[in-house]
Amino acid sequence: MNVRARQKAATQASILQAALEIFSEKGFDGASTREIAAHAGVHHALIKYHFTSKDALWRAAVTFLFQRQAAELSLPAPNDPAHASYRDFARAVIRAVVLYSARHPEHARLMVQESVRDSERFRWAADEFIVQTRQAAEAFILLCQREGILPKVSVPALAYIFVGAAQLFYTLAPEVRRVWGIDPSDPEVIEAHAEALTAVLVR
Amino acid sequence: MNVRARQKAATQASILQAALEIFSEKGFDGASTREIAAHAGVHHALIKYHFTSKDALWRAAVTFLFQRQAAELSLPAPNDPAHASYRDFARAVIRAVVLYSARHPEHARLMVQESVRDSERFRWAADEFIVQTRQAAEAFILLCQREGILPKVSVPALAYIFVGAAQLFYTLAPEVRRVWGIDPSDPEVIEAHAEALTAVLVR
DNA sequence: TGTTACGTTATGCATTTGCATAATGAAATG
DNA sequence: CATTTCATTATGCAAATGCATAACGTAACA
Repeated sequence: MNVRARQKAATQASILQAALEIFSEKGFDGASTREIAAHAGVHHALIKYHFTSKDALWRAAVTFLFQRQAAELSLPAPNDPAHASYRDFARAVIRAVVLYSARHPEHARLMVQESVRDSERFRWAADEFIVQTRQAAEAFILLCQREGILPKVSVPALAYIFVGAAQLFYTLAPEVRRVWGIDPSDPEVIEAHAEALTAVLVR
Repeated sequence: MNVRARQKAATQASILQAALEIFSEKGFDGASTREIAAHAGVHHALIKYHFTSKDALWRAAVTFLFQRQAAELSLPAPNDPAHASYRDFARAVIRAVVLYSARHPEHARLMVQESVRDSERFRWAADEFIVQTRQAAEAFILLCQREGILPKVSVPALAYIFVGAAQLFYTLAPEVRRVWGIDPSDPEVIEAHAEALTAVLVR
């Protein structure tokens, strides 16, 4: 790779990284491209050059989030010999989701900022990515219900119960720190949360 | 109350109502006072006149939310004769929290927008209001643990599991509608969610 | 080594923003 | 009925915003 190509990739990466941070903390309207550029340490005109527009940058950030999620959150198959039982499999899935939420809290933050209202941007993300997440969540819940691990109640409700219970602790990390005096980025705290969620969900 | 006082109260109420909606959907930075004024159907200069500044308007909105919550979410006492058992009491609390989250989704939306980062505004809200919520949540969880209703795991984790599981379904109502094809404002759907959460939490 | 390609920077512009100040007009008051 | 009070409106302003355009400088290449 060239010097120029390397530099170009580095610039794009730093812009994307800054975009994730600012968008996730302030939402699309609250974030300014100049603030993102300053945070990335580049000239603001480079955002237009590399990402065309603020809207396109936001979509690039969302695409990055879901691609990384797909890569990192490769859930093990239910019949994987690594699991002694479906119950163990369910525990592994819950733990994996909690660890992902803890590792990348900006994912849930950025999405929740946009999913509280029905914008064009939100609809694009929903159709492009969230629909797939629904499939996985639904399949997992149905399996757990069949095996008697989860109660046989509303599947959509269970889906948001699961996800909400897994991510709010990290989405609201500043609140957890200030009001409860504990740090949701501490590995031990994360383990305790995963254990708690497993105890609540797996019967 | 004379004509002027009545009109003044009506103006303030409509501004506050609009502020709740715009702040909860766009966050503090993303919301503009002119948009709030337009949404309330009043001249934008009235916001400064009645609420001094954008920041003060935000704090008035948050104050309103928590005061209304305190009024509407008056949790029944554990030893109230209306409850046959602590288990029934726990079910009543869970149902009440779910119904409140469904009735006023803007509360969680507005707070989550500000609680994802450690701003001065957030710290004020945390110290002024959220600390009290913590007390109630902690007491409720400890009671449930003593009675064998909830597993004896991390209390802060359980608190965010409970709240996250109760409110995400309504915070992300547009997502639920688009991706799952159901309406989180439908009373039957709300009942199903309350039932699901109760089934998951109460053992 | 001279030229080109292209990542980067400088600058401009119309619009939006929060806030300030002065003007207005009708209800309240005596 | 004259006057005052005060909720409301009109207008201004500096700063910030997204985006456009042109200049710049150096790595890449023939």
